[in-house]
Amino acid sequence: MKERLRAPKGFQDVIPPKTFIWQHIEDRARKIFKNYGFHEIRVPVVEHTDVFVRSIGENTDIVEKEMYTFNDRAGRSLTLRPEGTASVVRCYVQNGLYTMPAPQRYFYTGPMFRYERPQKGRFRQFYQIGAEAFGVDAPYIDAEILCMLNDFLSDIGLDGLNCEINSIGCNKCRPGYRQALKAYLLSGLDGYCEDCRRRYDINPLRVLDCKVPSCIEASSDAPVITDYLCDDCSAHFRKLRKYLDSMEIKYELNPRLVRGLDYYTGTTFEITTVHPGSQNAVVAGGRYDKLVEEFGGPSAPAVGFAIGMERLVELVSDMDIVKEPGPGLFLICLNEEYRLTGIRILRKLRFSGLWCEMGFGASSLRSQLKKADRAGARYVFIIGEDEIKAGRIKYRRLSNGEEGYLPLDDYENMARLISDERI
RNA sequence: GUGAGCGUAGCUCAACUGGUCAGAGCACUGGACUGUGGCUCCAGGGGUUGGGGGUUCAAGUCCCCUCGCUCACCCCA
Repeated sequence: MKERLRAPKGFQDVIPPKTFIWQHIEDRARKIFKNYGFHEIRVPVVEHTDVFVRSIGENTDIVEKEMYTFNDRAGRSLTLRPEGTASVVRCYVQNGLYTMPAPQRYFYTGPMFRYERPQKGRFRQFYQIGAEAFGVDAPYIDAEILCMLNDFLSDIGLDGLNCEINSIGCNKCRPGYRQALKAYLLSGLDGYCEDCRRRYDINPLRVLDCKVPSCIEASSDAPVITDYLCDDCSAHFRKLRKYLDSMEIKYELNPRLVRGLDYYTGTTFEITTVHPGSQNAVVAGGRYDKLVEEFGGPSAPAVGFAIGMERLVELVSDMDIVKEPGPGLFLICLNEEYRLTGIRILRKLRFSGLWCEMGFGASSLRSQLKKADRAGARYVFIIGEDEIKAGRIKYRRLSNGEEGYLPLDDYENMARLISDERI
């Protein structure tokens, strides 16, 4: 046998019935996000490499070793997007969307690419549903976004989720905290793991969410960011919590919640699942009040999030709450000649919006009924010698065996019947 | 990049310490039932046991290499 071709490592097919779950989740997100005034935008999958380097940060793992970067034929450095926010901000600035009344709210969905070692809940091509709100710094919009996420996740029936929030401060207050933290860590640096000693130089805040028990122990009374917030950040965070309380949205404060991307400021949040698997973050997001300026736009605060589709799909699949439907009709023609009548009926019914299938072979009624049953059809129509002679079609409802007849050209009532309406 | 585990039919998996072990279930196709499905029974197709090399009288089983998959670390959705 020839060697079979397979998708590249970390790239996967989504095939039925799984596709049905994807569609369900996307449909619900579209519906609910719309209720909150978010409009869909579609941005390219490829950007100039600089878009990501300047937003995500030069010294992050994503930029340093995870990007699919290549030169096009004219020698430009392009990159398959590793995340969505940078592209959306670029789009916002390029199209002058800041001239529209604030807030401007957008959502997007599509594949992201990172060259990582695949594992459970992590792929090289993975899908995100993301949303971004521009032009408003009021904490109300942070709360609104968390509320929207809450609606969405409970709408698709998920439980076992925790929402954690934090504020990582702004340009004014974070440096002070960073310094205090480094001073604290330095005093006992030998007690930390190798990774943490490395983190100390690169991103000391990361030490706080190390999983090694001894590190957790050693950093247990480290200074917390929330004690170092400036008045503005502190007030913003306090107000956000008030809004969440008022909307009865559950959350936990996690002063150790750090985001990996450089552009975050102020509010950050993460929604994690309690289900097994080490990739437990299903949603993550926060504020990025300076990024629009960095991209050459005006001063425009913003806040957004990204949902990991594969992780969500896995949780929804585990719950077995989405059922795959079957066709409304399975048409059986008992010989090739009757098929000429059959396909005419099929065309009409499909055009009227119904999912209809037909048996292709000239096999026995028995075997075709078996096919109809396995396809999960609601009704079977039979065209055979008796029916053609009498100018009518025989229908059978598979769930209860109820049978009857309709004129061969009475498409309207056929459609009603299949739709389970009264005829 | 680091570490561990695993590759047998389309899918899920059997085959005692190397000795008819190349099998079962599901799925698919057909039949029993010639115009009535779901249940049951029967039959059929489909695998050079991921690939290569080695040890042995004998390898799916042991050793080496390679490719692939999975999980974890790093990091992240």
